[in-house]
Amino acid sequence: MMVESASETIRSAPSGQNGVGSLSAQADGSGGAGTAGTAPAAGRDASGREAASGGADSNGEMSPAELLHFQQQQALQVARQFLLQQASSLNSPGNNDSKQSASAVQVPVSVAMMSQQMLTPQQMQQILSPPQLQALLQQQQALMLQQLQEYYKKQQEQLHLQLLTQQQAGKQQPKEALGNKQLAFQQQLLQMQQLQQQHLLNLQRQGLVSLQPSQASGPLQALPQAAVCPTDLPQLWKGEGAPGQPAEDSGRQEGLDLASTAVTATSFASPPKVSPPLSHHPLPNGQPTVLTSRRDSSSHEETPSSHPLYGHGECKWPGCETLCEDLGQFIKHLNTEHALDDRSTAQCRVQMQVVQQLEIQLAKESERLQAMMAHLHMRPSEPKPFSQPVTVSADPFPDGLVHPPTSAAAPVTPLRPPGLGSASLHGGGPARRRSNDKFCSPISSELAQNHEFYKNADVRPPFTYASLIRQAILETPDRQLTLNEIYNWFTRMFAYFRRNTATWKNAVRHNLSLHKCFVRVENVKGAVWTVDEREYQKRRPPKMTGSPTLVKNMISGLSYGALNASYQAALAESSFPLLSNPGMLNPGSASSLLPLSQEDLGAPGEPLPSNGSSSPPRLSPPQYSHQIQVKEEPAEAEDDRRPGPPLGAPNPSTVGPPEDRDLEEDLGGEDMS
DNA sequence: CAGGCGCTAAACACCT
DNA sequence: AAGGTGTTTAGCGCCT
Repeated sequence: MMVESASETIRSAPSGQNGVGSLSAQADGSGGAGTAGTAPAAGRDASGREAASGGADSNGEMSPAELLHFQQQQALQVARQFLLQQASSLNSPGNNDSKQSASAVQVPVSVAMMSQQMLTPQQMQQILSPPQLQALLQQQQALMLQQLQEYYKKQQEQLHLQLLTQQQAGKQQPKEALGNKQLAFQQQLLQMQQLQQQHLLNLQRQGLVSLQPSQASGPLQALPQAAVCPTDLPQLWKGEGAPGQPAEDSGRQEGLDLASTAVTATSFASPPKVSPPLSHHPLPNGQPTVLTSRRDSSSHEETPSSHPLYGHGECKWPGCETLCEDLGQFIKHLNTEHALDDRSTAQCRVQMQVVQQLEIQLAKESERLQAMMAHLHMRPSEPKPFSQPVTVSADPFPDGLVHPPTSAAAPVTPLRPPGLGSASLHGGGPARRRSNDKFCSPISSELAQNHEFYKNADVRPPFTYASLIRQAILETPDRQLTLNEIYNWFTRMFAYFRRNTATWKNAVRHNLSLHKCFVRVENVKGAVWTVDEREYQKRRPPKMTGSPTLVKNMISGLSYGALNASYQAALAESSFPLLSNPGMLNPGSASSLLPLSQEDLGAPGEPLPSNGSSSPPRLSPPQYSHQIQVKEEPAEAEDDRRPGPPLGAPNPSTVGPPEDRDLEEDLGGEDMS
């Protein structure tokens, strides 16, 4: 159902192939990623069997992957909406919900405007830089949080209500029959509460849920006060069905669990910014009425006589709006209309699923957000929740990619230096944008900075295949990889390539063959690919003085100024490690890394976005030029991989474009084949 | 507008 | 025969 709306925007393309059609760029590029239902993504996911794509997603069931896609899609859509809101609210200082105020999104209004209906999620990704996306997601997160809270609350209320109802009804029913149903309910409730708990944890991790010092101590501590609730439940069960139950044991256990989880849920129920705990009155059923401010919850006042499912004179049971004059009548109605039967159970289940869906999505987005924030070194508006003994590892990369393949789900790690990688500059560019990346974004530093981001976010990296391949190869000690290893590197480093498998492999092969800079070397155990830096450099346009696009991008970025500084810093920081970390390199490989950074830093693209304006293109620190600087031109044009000067002695003579040194270096040290 | 670049798709050959 | 690896060609979009 929702899927359609999500993918709809993007669709319109032949689906399966996206081919080269008008959409290709977008749909394919970043698209593949987020495009939930879009066939391209889904199809390819099946890897190899893209054929299967077609309308696979239209099947009732979604695979986890599809679901994720879908969720992401939705997230982006939500983000889009937020953009609009943001844009409109930009005018009115008095922002609404305090939630985001602090971390007010910094998104160009223009973007927001554009995002209206015309942008597809993919485009959004392209247009928005990681930080911006992050901001959006943050907002989105807030919204979801809100929604979830409402859902959770509702859900709980309903479940509790049902429990009560059953309790009452149960007295007139054979206990045995009731037992099972209650158990089922209990399980549902438990499930939901677990979700809540999980969710809460996620939020806490991110700091989206602000725990008051007092609360911070832990939800569990709130037990005493909220005890009513937790303890109530078990009692309910005990008093009612538990005894004499076939599954009494398990039932009891669950009851206990429930107790704990319920507490958590309770604390969770209180919104991040909940005003003073004024109304922590537990409801008869143990449900604290904290969210009285919310539309829905507003209905059930603190009146002890009120009922969570009763408000504004009508029954709040999902899909039921029966009017009830008073509570008594309502209770009656409840017992008759919403007794414990299949229908009610089904409704509960549906509600559960809704909650679950949201929870999943939120969890995922949370994770992503966390990764993004960690990476960007940003904090939502809170003390970083993901406080880990941050030992900013030198650099994720220098280590020659020995990182354990963190699953996409793996929580993010250390924070990277503030700087938003160049990514922010080049329109967040999926493939299409690469041209920019080429010039303004040092792939290695960008990668280093957004390592986690790309690793976990299904976003197409803004680098060309060639540069990625090169990066992969150069990262290895001996600067050579087999095709398969290259594949592995791609999948290991980029979530995007984990998902969208099919085509990119072909592209990789294509690039390897096509570009002279990639040299195939027969090896003992087969063929390996190496990089001919000289060729690589050759193929890049010499210079690019302030490309219009770049400037444009730069300007469009809101926090451009601020970022500028951080970017540089980050860039420098991230680059150094590479250079100064020869530790793990073998003699020969030492040079291998250099090229990377150099190219990145000084590469022709020099026009580092940020630098462009404020600092010299080559913000390269002294060391940089020193360590690596090499001679300018490919001294001799002769063969590409000419055994350059003995690696040891790069010609200090010319300081040509930094780029060139690579070649040199590479050649020399590489002496490949 | 032309040319270059990068991407995807696809056909084909070769090898294991 | 199937699958992986390489090579080529073609068409398209974007950028300069």
